[in-house]
Amino acid sequence: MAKKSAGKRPISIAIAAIIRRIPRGKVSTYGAVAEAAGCPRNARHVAKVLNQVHGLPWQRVLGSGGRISLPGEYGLEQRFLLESEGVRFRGRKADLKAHEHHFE
DNA sequence: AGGGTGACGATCA
DNA sequence: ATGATCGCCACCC
Repeated sequence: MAKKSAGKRPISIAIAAIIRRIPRGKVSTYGAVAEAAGCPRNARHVAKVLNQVHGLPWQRVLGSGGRISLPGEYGLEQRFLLESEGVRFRGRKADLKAHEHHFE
């Protein structure tokens, strides 16, 4: 019998797909990615996916308001990478007004 | 089946 | 502004 070919689709897959759509020089937030992926109250899961799925533009996902959530050296790396892409920061926050990506 | 996890978010002091 | 606390929820073992 034909089972559903894909079996169950963990939200993680949708989340990873969403993150892959963020173009260079743009950023998004955990909450926005979660919402675009269909689980609006699960921003925390986005973080987990970023940690487990390799090959994603991880540096383009920020905390609410454009804050860097990743602690320690990785946080510094993230900021460096983003600024290299042209993302401007204001204090500790990225300028979402100018660089937030809007998923269609 | 149940409990722990997590790069969160909103709220409060 | 910053730091602590609480609520949320799919996923993993």
